[in-house]
Amino acid sequence: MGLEERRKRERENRKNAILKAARKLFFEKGFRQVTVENIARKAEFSKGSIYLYFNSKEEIYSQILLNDIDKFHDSVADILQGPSSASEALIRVAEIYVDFFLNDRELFRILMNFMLHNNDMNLPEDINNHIIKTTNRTISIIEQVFKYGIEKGEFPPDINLRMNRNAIWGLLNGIISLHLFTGKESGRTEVIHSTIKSGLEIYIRGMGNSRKKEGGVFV
Amino acid sequence: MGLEERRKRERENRKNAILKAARKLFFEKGFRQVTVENIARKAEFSKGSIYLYFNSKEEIYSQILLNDIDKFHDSVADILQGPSSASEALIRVAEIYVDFFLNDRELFRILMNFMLHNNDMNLPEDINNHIIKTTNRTISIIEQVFKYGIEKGEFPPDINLRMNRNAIWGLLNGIISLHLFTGKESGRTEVIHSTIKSGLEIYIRGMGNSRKKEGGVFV
DNA sequence: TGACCATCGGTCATATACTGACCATGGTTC
DNA sequence: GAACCATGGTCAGTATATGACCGATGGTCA
Repeated sequence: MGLEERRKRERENRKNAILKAARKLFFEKGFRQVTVENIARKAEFSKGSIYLYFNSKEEIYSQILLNDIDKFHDSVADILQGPSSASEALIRVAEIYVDFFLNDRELFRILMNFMLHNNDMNLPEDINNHIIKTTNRTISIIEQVFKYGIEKGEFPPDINLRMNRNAIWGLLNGIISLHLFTGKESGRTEVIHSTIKSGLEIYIRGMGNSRKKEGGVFV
Repeated sequence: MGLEERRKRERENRKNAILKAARKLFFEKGFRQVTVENIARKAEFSKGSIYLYFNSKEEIYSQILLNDIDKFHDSVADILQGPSSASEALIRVAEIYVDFFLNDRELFRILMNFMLHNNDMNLPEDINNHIIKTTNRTISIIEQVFKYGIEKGEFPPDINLRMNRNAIWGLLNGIISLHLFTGKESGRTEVIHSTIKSGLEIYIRGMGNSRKKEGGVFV
């Protein structure tokens, strides 16, 4: 209720307004295509004012990334709250994962790029660490689903968690990449969802058979 | 969406925040008991800032009065939208009138004071005019209810509009004054409402009889 | 009554926030 | 490779916000 408090609150509001405007522009056109002047106009500020709240264009971008990554992690983490079966949980995680990145292609590009080039990108140190940490946490969520499946007797008890989770992780990223590559014409969400669903069902069925065959993704 | 526009909008917001804070304080404690510093703190501004938006404490008060008077007028004016009978309309106007001023005693005091001393108060010219204009409009609404009653055959056709409307106007103000005078102990809204309702019913009944008696409020 | 004090409306020098013209640089065109 | 353009970032000028201060007013007490 104080005075200092009000100014702090208003500063926060302005920062958020800038982030919101910038986010929309970045995810519409990509980092390079958006100018600081664009952001300023959309947020109804002058260019100079932007630099009162952020030190650089990169910093704006970084903060958006951090927010989005956290939001993503939260929505995936929710899945583990009482799923009915491991198969369903796996499919649900996959759907959320894909949906999220179809709505935030830029973030997906960044993350893929990050995975491919790791430290080549000139992101600040803390952003780097945050991406790594969050990615690991997300991967571990997939791993937990596998653990849960084993405990329930749904998946074979001797599957290799690390390999399986990586396979699924790769599968999802691959499908999204493919989607981005092939573009809009094949881009309806339902198509992707059903692709993923069938893909995962086949994969899960494969796990059941693999003990006899000694092949596939098992150690 | 422009830049000028944003600043204008924010200025308006701040002005409103100050008015809102001031209104609450004024109607809780009265004009004299509230300091500009009080208003500033409640609105989360410094005292100096208040004077960026208003020229004086009086001006703040004036603007609140104008707003309230308009609001009051609007709510009374709504009554005339399709009432079922003139008697009901009259009671309804009375109830709204009383309710309004029980929630805004300070405004009532101002208006009564204004009616009693007229130009003695040091309110700015435009406020003076506005009060006169709005009061006249409100009184004319009561007059319209009487007209409506005559047209519907509900009231005698030869009643003196001016005298009747003034009588009702006085009745209402008198009841409110009495209430303010006697204070909280007799202050429940229902009591006042029923007082008004009975009073008006008696009054209306009186109108019907007056032709024979040649007395009362008729010419 | 008059000296003293407290309170409060209003002012103003200072501090903070905002703006857009300007600068430096890196890419593009001819 | 020179002339040009686009754009990230800077900074001097302007607008807005702050609170210590001033003068007037009214209450208190000797």
